[in-house]
Amino acid sequence: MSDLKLPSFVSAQMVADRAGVSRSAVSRTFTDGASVSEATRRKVLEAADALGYHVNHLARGLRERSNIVCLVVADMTTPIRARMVDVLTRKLQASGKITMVINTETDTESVSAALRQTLNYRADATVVLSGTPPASLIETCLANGQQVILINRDERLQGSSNLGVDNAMAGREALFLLRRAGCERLGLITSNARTASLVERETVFVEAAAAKGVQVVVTEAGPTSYESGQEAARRVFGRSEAPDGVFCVTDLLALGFMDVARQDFGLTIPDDLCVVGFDDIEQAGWASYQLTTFRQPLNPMADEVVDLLLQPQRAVSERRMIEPIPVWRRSVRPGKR
Amino acid sequence: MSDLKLPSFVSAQMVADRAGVSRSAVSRTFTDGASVSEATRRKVLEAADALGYHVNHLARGLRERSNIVCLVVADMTTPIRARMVDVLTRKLQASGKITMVINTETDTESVSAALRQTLNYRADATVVLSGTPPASLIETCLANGQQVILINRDERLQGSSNLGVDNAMAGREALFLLRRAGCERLGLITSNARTASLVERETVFVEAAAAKGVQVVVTEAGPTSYESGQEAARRVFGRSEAPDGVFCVTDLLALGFMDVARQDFGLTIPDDLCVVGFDDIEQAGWASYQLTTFRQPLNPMADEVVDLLLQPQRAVSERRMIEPIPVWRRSVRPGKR
DNA sequence: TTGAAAGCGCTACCAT
DNA sequence: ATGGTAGCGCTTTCAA
Repeated sequence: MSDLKLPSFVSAQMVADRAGVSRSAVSRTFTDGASVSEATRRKVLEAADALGYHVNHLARGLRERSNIVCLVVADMTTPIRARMVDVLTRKLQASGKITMVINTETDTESVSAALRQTLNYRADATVVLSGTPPASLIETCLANGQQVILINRDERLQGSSNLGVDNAMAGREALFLLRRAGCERLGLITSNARTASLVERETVFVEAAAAKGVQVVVTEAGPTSYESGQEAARRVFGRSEAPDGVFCVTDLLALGFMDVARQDFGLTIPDDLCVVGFDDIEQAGWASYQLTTFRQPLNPMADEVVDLLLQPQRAVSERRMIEPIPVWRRSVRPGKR
Repeated sequence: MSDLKLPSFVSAQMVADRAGVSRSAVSRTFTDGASVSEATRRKVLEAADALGYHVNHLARGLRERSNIVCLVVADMTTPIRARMVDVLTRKLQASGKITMVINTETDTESVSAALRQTLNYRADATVVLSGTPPASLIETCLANGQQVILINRDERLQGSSNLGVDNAMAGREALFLLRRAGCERLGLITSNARTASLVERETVFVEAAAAKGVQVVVTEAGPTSYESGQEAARRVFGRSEAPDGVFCVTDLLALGFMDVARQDFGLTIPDDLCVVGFDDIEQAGWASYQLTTFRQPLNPMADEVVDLLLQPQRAVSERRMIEPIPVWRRSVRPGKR
């Protein structure tokens, strides 16, 4: 179909012609620290401006690094993911990179396809926020001189940099909070995503509780979403021996859980029920929720990513752990009832 | 600093060498509908696999279209924006494009910088979700053969494609809903962003009300956010003659407004106060809010974008308007009190 | 300071 | 079906 690429992009050659200089001069004008006389420089800039010329970074990327960073992510609409993408794109841009977003599913095949795209576009680095890429493919990325940074993924593959929050700390701390509030029947709400992060929050919480001699009822009600939180609450409070303190491995789950607990079962928070979440999404701070939770320190995490990018030698097989920050609000009693 | 680009990307030449064929053969193996014998094809694929070769799309983009689409967006963490980015990246990918996200501020200078980036990377098209680019720059993009698609921007620049929801309809309909519910003192809550969309929702609502002989109190309390909605409620209910029906030009504003109205002023919704929003973000459907609102039909919008991309000739100066979909929930009484 | 020329990795064209 | 070659737009090296 009409392949008449009518007005094509303007090239350095066109600028050179119009300015009456060599195309080298044009190139030099646009590369920092090259030697051009003020006169030619002005002529070039003028011509470039008139023509609407912009340096072709694709062609530039043929010789050196492309300055492209790929973000592999799923569930972008989730508040925590949206935030991650936001801070990452922002900080990457600030350090002179441009971000390609690959919106993927979490299954291995989709993630693999995403990684291959990453290679196709000669990205300097790939940042994986979702799913777990097969080791062999990571190998390939590395062999191609690409950096691979895994966030909250836990698979500590050889050569890839791993970065994540301390889930164990959150699990332990959540237990402490609930017990101090005098909760006696503990529950844990999780999703069927079963990512390393979620599983770790769960197991640490459950084991820490077991160490204190208290048992935890674990409920898993679907994907990581508000609706699953609702569903979990319906199940949990539909039975006898309902919990009076729960740790939801995600804020979104916690919010749905709270809504059903209050509206369908008439519970008052934190009097009848204490809830702890994880992530500190914006909604957790809304007046209707005031959820006590753990904040993922996204800015420090993004800084770390940029840092890794700027110092590739540091990147090799490094694992950085960042402490989540407890955020006290009103869904947990400060002391015993 | 160590510029030792150790293991560089593997090129077609390397594959050719290993497979014992010409580099043309390699190229052909990876282009659809080229003629290669099954034997060479196998040899090439084997070598490519062993080496971890991936076609360089950057180099490919030197001759033909790059298949890159740039998304210029601000406020990415806002639920509605996050959704937009999500559906757009998803649909663009499905049609063989790759998305570059440029996270920008809404001021003209930032948006201009974003558009220039777009040009630098030879994007086939630029989709602007936030801010209003200067006409001259759009001109430049078009002159370079790039498509420019403006979403909910209203500036109908020559040659750019415009796409947006029918804000006027929402303004009119919101008024109808509130009056039918028997609301007598109407309010409109907006932000200081003053984008074309927001302004249109406001003016249509206010003028339609005036036509019915009722006056509207307009409150503008800051940026488009939950907090501004809260602030607006504090102002509005702090005065005598508080409204009993409000149209918030954005769901986020509506949610903050509702929380303060209920918790700080003891109002019951929809008995004492009816609220209408716009966007239909996920949170609007949460049990705590059940907000009656207008849905932005994001999927159809994204489809339209893709369609425009695939048929560039259609794109010229076209304006497509999409109807928002009223979503009935419980923040407005179905009839008079 | 400047221009010519090589080469980055690729695809398309042209012979074979 | 295959290999050689030109050329996409750029930066860099080399002479002048």
